[in-house]
Amino acid sequence: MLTDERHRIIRDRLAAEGSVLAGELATRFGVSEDTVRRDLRELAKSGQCRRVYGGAVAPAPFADAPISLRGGHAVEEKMRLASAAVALLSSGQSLFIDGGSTNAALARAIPHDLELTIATNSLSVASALSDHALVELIVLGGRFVRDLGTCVGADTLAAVAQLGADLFFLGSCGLDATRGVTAFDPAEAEVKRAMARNSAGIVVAVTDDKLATAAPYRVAGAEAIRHLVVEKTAPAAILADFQRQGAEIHFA
Amino acid sequence: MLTDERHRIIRDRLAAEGSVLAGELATRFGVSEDTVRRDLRELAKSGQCRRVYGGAVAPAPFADAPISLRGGHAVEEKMRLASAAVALLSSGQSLFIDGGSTNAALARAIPHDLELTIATNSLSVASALSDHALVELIVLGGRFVRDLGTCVGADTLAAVAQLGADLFFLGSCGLDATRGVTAFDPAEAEVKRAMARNSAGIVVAVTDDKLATAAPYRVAGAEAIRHLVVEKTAPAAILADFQRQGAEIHFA
DNA sequence: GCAAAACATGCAAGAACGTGCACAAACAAA
DNA sequence: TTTGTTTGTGCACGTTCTTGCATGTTTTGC
Repeated sequence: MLTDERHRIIRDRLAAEGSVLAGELATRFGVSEDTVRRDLRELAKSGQCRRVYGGAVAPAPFADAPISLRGGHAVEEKMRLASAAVALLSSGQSLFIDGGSTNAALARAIPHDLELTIATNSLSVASALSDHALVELIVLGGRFVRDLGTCVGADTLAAVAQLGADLFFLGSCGLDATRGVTAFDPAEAEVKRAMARNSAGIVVAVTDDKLATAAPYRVAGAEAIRHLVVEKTAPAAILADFQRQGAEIHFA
Repeated sequence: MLTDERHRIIRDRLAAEGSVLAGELATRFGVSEDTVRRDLRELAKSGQCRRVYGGAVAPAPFADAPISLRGGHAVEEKMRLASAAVALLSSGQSLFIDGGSTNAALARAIPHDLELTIATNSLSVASALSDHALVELIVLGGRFVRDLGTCVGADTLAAVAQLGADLFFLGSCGLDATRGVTAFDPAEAEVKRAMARNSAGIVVAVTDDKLATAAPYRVAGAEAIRHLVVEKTAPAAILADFQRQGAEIHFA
């Protein structure tokens, strides 16, 4: 059996079942477990699987995967959030849209008959907008970070600095009434801050699981949020805190 | 047994089963393994299979699902060109890749185990590379032109100016031995020129229908082409013109 | 904290490989 | 026919790659 053939079968099984066991593959292929471990190590090195004790699992999906769903099963919620957020748009506006699966859903939900100028550092957002004939699309380039699906770094910041927008759709990692909007990555947070600085208003759309949580890097205070789009199941107490600080609440 | 007949059988078996073993073919044909290896080497050189330890497998682009190719009808030809062009790559290189469907096919054909630095202004190329874990991807942002699928303009030019590359995979609109490489859009041509200026070598891969044609805007002279990847059916007379000007010809 | 399983690493045997060379057959020119 | 050339093939050589095993380490479950 060819090494390449083993790799192919492992990939197939990962795609189909999400995980593989080293021992099981060894007997199936008729080779030693050492060989299987070498295979898995190699696949993991090129990002085609993630190594775990006892075998391997499918890699974390990102960017423009089948339906670019990072959160997995929260897809429907995100699409509902996106539909609600789209109601804030009208022709002639200019927007910043950064990364995250909610923003990817938003981009797909934008009607084709709106005339907008949109700047984004997210590949999946840009791809989703590439067939919107009336959208003037500006890609904010830079070093592409695979885990985020966005571009960050000095080049990205410089590009943002040259632009201004009416609304900034901020993909949020954590959202807390006292700590505000927070992100997991420092470079990502820096880009978000730059976009926030150059925008007249900030829109944050989050699923319930991100409410009242915080990540290490601060992006903007809660008082900077103009529109907050949440699920209908969001706790009223938390929403009240944001409302007190000037946010307008929209239910999906 | 005729050499050509062996090649045909190998191709058939590759199409049917996806892989072949050198030893097995040797006994089946009644020839030495050396001869089989020579056959496989030859087929691999023309992109009809991919050589692996122990035998060969069907070429990469055909193995996985071909999804969003805009090119329409010449898809297979472009995939073959891409397979042949990939042979020019080796780990550690840095590349410019611009737009066009051939380059999109190329990006998809790049093996996952190559460690490359790639800068591109094409959305589809960037998307195709977003799951290559070992590729350092730099997105060249700017105003997105829907018809081209690429970013152009001052911002793009500025981003290109900061970079250098070993090879530039130039998506060509027209290719002529006297007029060189030409493009339909002036802004696009300007970006291509900038990439050409900052690259040590230029690679052009074109289908037959673009050979000996020219578009309005000049990108680079024929003498600037280091590698020219063409179909096997390309007219020898035209190729000779390019070869005389220093281009190395590669057949898909 | 302990035993078992899973793991990474080094190593050696063998398989597969590329290359150069010799030989034979096919072919073209003299 | 004879001679020279080309092409395809097999063999010998040294090289590279894969693989299983032995070793010691890390992780897991109890």
